[in-house]
Amino acid sequence: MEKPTYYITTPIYYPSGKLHIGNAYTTIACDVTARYKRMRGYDVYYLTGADEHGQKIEQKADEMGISPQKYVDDMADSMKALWSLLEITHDQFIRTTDEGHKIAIQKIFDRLYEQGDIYLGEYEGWYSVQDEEFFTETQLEEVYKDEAGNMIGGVAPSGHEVELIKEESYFFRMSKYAARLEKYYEDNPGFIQPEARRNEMLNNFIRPGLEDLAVSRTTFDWGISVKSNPKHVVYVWIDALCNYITALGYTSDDEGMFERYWPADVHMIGKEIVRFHAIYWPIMLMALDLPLPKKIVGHGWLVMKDGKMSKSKGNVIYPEMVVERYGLDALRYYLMREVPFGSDGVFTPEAFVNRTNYDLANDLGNLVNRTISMINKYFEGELPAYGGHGGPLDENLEQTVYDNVKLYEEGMEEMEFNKSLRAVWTIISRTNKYIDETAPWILAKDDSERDALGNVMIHLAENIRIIAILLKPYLTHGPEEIFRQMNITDPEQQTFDSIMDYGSIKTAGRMVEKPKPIYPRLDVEEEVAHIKGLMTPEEPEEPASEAAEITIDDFDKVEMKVATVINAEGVKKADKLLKIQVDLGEEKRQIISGIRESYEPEEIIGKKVLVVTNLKPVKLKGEMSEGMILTAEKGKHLTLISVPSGIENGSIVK
RNA sequence: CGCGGGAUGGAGCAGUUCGGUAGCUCGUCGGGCUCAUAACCCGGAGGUCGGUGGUUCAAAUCCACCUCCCGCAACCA
Repeated sequence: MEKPTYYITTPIYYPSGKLHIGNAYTTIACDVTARYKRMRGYDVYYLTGADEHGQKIEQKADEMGISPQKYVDDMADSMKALWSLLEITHDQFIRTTDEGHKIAIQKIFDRLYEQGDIYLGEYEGWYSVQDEEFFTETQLEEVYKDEAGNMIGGVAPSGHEVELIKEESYFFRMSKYAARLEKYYEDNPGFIQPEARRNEMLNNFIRPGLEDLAVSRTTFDWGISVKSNPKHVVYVWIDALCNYITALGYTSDDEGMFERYWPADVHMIGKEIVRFHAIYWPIMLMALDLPLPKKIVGHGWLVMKDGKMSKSKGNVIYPEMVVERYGLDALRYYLMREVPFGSDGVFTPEAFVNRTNYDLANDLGNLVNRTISMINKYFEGELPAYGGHGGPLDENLEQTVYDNVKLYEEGMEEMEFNKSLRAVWTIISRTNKYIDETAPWILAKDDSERDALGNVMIHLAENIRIIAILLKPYLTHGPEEIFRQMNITDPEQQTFDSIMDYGSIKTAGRMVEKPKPIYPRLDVEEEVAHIKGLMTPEEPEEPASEAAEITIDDFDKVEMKVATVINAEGVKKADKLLKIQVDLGEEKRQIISGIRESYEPEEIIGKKVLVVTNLKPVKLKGEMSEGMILTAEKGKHLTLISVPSGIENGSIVK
């Protein structure tokens, strides 16, 4: 009988910077699944790779004074190095700069154009050059309007100005397939995991109506050119998403792999790109008349205590640092254990060190250690034969194993890794408890209890063997070390199927004489301090200290005065803005200020503040703003610069 | 009324589909054991399950309204 196939993918990562622990999370999650499925007899194909085109790459390479190709080559090497450090067992690493991929993309693009799913049109929108991104009016932080209310400019959330750009572009007719997609969702309830995301897609994007998607660009060159119109470059949508099929040789001379593995069993992705995978990708496949992937899993993030990881917050943790000091098992275990399915997990140094200690060192490592020690002490390292269960205790122990193996399998199927791991640890705890219940050190004192003692040892050893097998997909070192120390060399003894035959454990001879702890215990204080040290903030990209030098003349151009806030209210449809009236002594003015996240309107009325009075007036969300109120900024929190109440309004500040 | 998620002992979470003794990990207090990596095992204390109202013999769980937090809204897993 032919093995069933299993095709699993990670997203292809964009190499505009170093990969962080989140990318590692996705990739490890897939690796765990891939290893598990292989263990269960599947013909697994595991794909990961790099998305190497786009303007940002072009810019990065330019900054470094190297060609884009050289830049992505280097980045691809470093990605591969990371995956090899994490012992990822992918079958292919696809790069969008691979020759085969490029040719396939051109064929796909042409075909979609020829059959009318793609047409040539004009894209007009507000574009920020620095962000390399188009924005809709509602996305902008600030919108400038002329007297007639027409938009004349704005500021992107990044703070960069946007300009109106018209660009010839190819468009994909998304709306044509919307109804079919909605039907597909209905017919395939498990398609998007977790399910809540499906509703998000339907309510937010599909039902309001899908806009045609711009699928080409003329503003940069680093990409795959459109064959029939080379001034266009295929934009990320088609280029990147199609990697899942081009990697298998779709449209090439040999589609054997494609026929074997497509459709994918799982696209594992982060929750932020669910949309592209749940909407655009299925629609493209429909247009190509191909079957859709069976499942799209949008996992949660590993976040820090103070929110999302970011370099400027200085809470980024890199996988290399963790592996170097704590080993790969600790990293893989922590990630799979701490991030629950569908929602976010929190990384704290304390939690990391504690988990490693409690679970790996104390519960698992110590169990292995004490068991081998006893078998050495009482039986010279020779494992006695299994003679069935010797009573209700044994029966209960074996039942716990079976029950939890079941839970483990469920967790694996549903990609609820922490559920699977919890099940394994239930077995571990139960086994530790079994030692207390049977008290082998007492049995050892009585020669007539020799068989009973042997029975206890065989149960311990068998449980540990099973635990090691179950952990193989997760931990790449511990289980092997367990087999080595227990001298279990027969590969048959390390298969998942052998679990079902409880008591079948065989060793190749004596166990190691002096067991070596497989996971050393960490010093909590020391290691927490160490990790925190690794997380110290990097220099922010545009630190205040690096502001360009100005002369006193420049400074003199700024006019600042003392004023009292006489009224304040929120600006409608703006979360961050307050409309503030100030008294500047001889005049009153209205100022729009972005401090709403830090201040309620009522609490600032009556305060003395500093105002820049000769700033060019602007309209923000339709309201005139004639000046700026000075604030001190720390992270997200803003504090008004307060002025002693005795100072008169209108006083000039120098 | 943009959409979605959440609120459960000190911390982090499960339980809510199909109402019926509130569970787990960590912390804390006490006990046990000595095979083991100062580890392992047992027990106690600690919760009016965000609020209000409703349905019911019975609500963390169903219904209505409200409060507060957090994500997302064209490319950071």
